[in-house]
Amino acid sequence: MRNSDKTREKLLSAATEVFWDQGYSNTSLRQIARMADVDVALISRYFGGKLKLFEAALTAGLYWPELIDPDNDPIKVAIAKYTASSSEDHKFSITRMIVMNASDPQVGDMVRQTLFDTLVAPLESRMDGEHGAAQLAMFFSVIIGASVARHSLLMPGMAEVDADTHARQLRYLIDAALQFEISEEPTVP
Amino acid sequence: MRNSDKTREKLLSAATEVFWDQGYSNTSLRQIARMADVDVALISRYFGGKLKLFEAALTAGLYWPELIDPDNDPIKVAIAKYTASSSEDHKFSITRMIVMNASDPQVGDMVRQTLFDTLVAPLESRMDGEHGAAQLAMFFSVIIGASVARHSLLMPGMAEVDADTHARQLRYLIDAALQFEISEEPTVP
DNA sequence: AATATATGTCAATGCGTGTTGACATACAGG
DNA sequence: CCTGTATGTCAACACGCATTGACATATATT
Repeated sequence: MRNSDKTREKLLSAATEVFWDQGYSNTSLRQIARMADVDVALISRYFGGKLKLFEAALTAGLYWPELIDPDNDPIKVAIAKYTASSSEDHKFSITRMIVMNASDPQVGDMVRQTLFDTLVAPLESRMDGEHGAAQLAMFFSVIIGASVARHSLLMPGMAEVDADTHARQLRYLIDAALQFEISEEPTVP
Repeated sequence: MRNSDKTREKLLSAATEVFWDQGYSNTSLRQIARMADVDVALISRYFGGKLKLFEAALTAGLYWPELIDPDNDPIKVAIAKYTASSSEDHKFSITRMIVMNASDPQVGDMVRQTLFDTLVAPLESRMDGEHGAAQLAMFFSVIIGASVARHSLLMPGMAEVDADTHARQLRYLIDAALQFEISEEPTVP
């Protein structure tokens, strides 16, 4: 049975899994095709090239409707997303996606732009107070840093601890970030 | 005039600059050779291959004797290093080196190992208290996150501010990280 | 059943890469 | 000056990659 929609789906599914795991430049179309059990040539035919396929896989993994739902606290949703992806073997982690594609300018820009549109901007509109932007930036920086330190660098004191302990560390830093207020120049006595 | 030491130096210098800026996989030997105004073949001859050259460039940029000096507060040195590399157009930043090579397993491991040996281990031996390891890990995670958020993601609230403001943000998070203590399970009322 | 279109298969092409070996040339020691 | 070694130059190789076009076969339409 021949079904183009099905093969499109198989390709996108395999691409999503492997792009989110290995990044753009470290995955070949042949690998994706092998995974999906589909001929390589069909990728270019159906998606129009590697970059287009990546774009599709990127947005496919970034569909987070909970974040937009006005009934939810977006910060809590973001934290929940992080801890979930963290326990699931670090799959579908947006921080991983960022880091793994930071070296490629074209792809990196695409990831950053998508992240900004789907995550930063919605959150930004909900922050209030004079230092809202800074607090949000520090919130993100804390999450990214924790992700890299725990999963990439395997920092002792953060990598080997269980998920609950790590969540407590993260929560601590996030609370600090969200309470940030610009301090004046330190007063010299 | 022919001088092998000089060409070695030129190659290592160019390699250091470009590897620390672009990462391993995004740099070609031909680019380095062009920069150093040296034939490509000499790289393999003098350094034994791309990976060996990268290793040399890595350690060349990671020579930080101030960190070992027992008269200095290592945390302060690390902060100074970060802010210095941050203002100098983000050159020779170890956090950038980590992020830019995270996608390549082999190179990533090398970077992580080198970072651990030259930075984490010396600092770890100086941390005291029950939560020293966790505090150190959180210290690193804060620095890495801030670097990525400011220089890669260009997060509003962190990217456009001047160096002093950013230093204050960083300092705030670092202080929080270093004051971390494991909190017990939240008491349910 | 005959034809047209959609889908899949295969091989080839061009590109960039790191690495190697043969050759040329400059320099040093006799 | 002559010779041997160090250094530099050049071309070629083998590899993996994304992409393309020609062809084959299944499905749909008439």
